[in-house]
Amino acid sequence: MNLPPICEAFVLHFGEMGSRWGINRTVGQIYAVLFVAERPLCADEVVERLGISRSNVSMGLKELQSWNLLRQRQIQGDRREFFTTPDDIYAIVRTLVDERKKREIDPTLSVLRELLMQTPGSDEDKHAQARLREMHELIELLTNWYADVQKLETERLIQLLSLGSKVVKVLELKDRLFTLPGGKAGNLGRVANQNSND
Amino acid sequence: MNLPPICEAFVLHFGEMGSRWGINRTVGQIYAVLFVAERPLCADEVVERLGISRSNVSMGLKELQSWNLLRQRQIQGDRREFFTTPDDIYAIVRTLVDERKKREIDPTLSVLRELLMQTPGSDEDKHAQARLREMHELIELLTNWYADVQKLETERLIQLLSLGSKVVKVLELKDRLFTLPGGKAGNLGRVANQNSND
DNA sequence: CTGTATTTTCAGGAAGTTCTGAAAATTGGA
DNA sequence: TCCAATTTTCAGAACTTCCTGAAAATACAG
Repeated sequence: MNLPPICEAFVLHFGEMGSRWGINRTVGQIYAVLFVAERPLCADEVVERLGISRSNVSMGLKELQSWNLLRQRQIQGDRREFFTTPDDIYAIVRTLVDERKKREIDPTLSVLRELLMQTPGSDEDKHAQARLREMHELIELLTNWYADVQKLETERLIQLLSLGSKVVKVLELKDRLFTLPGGKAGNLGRVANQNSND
Repeated sequence: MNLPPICEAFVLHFGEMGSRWGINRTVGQIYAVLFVAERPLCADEVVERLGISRSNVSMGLKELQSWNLLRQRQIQGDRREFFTTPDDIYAIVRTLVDERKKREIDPTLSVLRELLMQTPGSDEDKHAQARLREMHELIELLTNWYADVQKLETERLIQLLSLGSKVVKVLELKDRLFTLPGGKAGNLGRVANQNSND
């Protein structure tokens, strides 16, 4: 591996992490190299830095492109393609989550829905459906939250995340302010169930 | 595979999903079987349902235990151990996230911190550090959010998630109410940067 | 066109993982 | 203590994934 020490350490770690998720080590390393590089790199530069075969790099780049994780650029009078990761790291994470959702969550939701439509032929299947229903609800809650929050600009998203659970306090405050004395105890639940059509 | 149709379809899908994440197919299937089962099962019952070897089940259960994902129970006058997944699916997800964080995120954060302490010996390494710093900040933002939100009871967590980005609106409202006319434009940023010591 | 630079594909070998049956270890009752 | 039930371990077979070099495809300048 032909990289300065900090880059190398990062690339090795990132490759290791990649291999724990569905992504293979080498693909992880390729991404890491592009992520820390000062400028777009062509395939041969990646080969040189990682010391792996040209064809392996070609396949890795293909894979990363299929995840929408790369930017490509042509340089004047040069036939080679140059690759980078997006500058904005938030954009990278959004893409990553979107793609994983598309490949893993969406198919799971559709399998769950399909299985919940079927008529159970046994007690075991009936009980299974109850469990699957819980799972379906939870996944929907999480994906709806994500779909909603994902629309925010990064700035606002950061604010919201920084706030963490303190949001709940703000809501309690709101409740206290807007619930008339003698009225029903609080409307957190109601607010929580509105859908985003405002 | 010796399971009623809905269970079987779910188990197959779940195994497939497991194998996309670092978990192997069989381990995923074992978890799925326990998840939909009406009662705790012993190892041999899992063998029978999945049609895999006893030793494979034994290793799979070990693996799941190391993730804290199983409840074990003894039945009076029976030497066998019986396994289930927790009833509360939120508890399952919390455990899953906690464990992945412990195994993947925490080590990554510590590698990043270590690399950020080092003195870069080249321009490339200097630029790499800048990128790693962005990554470190983002991961910290996300993990702090999670650490904070994870403390909430499930009920409140559901409220907060259901609300999604509408929280931002509530915050704007709060701003409008508490910012004196003529005072500074808004304190969203200030609120967002407080730390959870209240 | 032709020739060169570059990228992609792919068969098959290397490396890694998962699974099994047999054997060893553990457990608790008699 | 011994024994039978149960669980765990582990060497190697079976399977999967990954990587390479060679060949094919593509792209474009002259």
